[in-house]
Amino acid sequence: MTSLDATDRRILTILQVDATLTVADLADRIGLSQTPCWKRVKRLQDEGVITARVDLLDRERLDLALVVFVSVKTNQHEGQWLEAFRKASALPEVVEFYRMSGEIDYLLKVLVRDIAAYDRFYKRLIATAPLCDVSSSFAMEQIKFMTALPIHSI
Amino acid sequence: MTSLDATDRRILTILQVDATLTVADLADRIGLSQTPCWKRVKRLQDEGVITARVDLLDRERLDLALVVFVSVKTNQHEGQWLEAFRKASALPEVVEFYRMSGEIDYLLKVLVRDIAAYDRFYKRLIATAPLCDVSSSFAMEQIKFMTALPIHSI
DNA sequence: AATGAAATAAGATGCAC
DNA sequence: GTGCATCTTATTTCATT
Repeated sequence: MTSLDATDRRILTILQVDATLTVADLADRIGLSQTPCWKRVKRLQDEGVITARVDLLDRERLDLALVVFVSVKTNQHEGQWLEAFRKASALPEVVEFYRMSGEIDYLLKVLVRDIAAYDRFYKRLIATAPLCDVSSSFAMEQIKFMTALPIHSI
Repeated sequence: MTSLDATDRRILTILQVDATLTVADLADRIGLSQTPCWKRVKRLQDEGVITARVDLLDRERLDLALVVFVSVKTNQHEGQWLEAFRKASALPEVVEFYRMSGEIDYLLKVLVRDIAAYDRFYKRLIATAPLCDVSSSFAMEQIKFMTALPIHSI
């Protein structure tokens, strides 16, 4: 668990946007030669700073035009209810799932093809556990979306 | 713009979780030989179904423990206001930004180190344009997070 | 469209310094 | 950290089904 220096951060900043770069190109960009650059990447992977290398897909091309944020309130905070509701995270349409502070108890980000698909999802969702209040907000337009984390350069 | 067959979907399902697989391994998994498998991956990249290959990083290790969802309401729907507010998407802490239907006009997902960092962000946010109502919801626990899209197997 | 083999180019990985 | 050797994989080609 070494701490990350400025060079590590520069490597990460690049790789979280484009992981197709060769080690040689990456090394060039950060002003290192191949070997130390490669060793750093390897270390960042081994230490779990880099958790995965994945392909990102075009949502529209995969027939998932609709992004829905589902706010859930409950009045049942017993362990058993929670255990049941957590199973909602297994629903494939749920891509993000948070327990929240404040008014809303849980927030889900859901990807579906269209309203009809959302309705089918909704029925499965409310079947997982008794929910007090469920509110669905539909995205009309995605203005920004990035998987890259905002790395501060210290 | 060919449509995606079942094999394409199987390839995508795998690659959006692990893009480190060699073509040979990928081909094995889907029961193809290297050449046609490689050609499919290439086509999916060229056609823009695969939009990028990126590294995913550990949020905690990068000192971004706090996930905040910011709901924004406005009473100003003129083009000029909108243009100004859209500039908020340039703030690095904003990783997702949606125009919504219903009660909330805009929803932002924001990643910051802690409450103090969020407060600094918040001041910059409200400086971009006159906002009618801004409500911040903090995530206490991330129960699920995946960049992989829920691909339906038809 | 896919297969198998095979050749070449490119890149990753490891070693000597 | 650098430079180089080696090994692995990607990429292309081709004959075949």
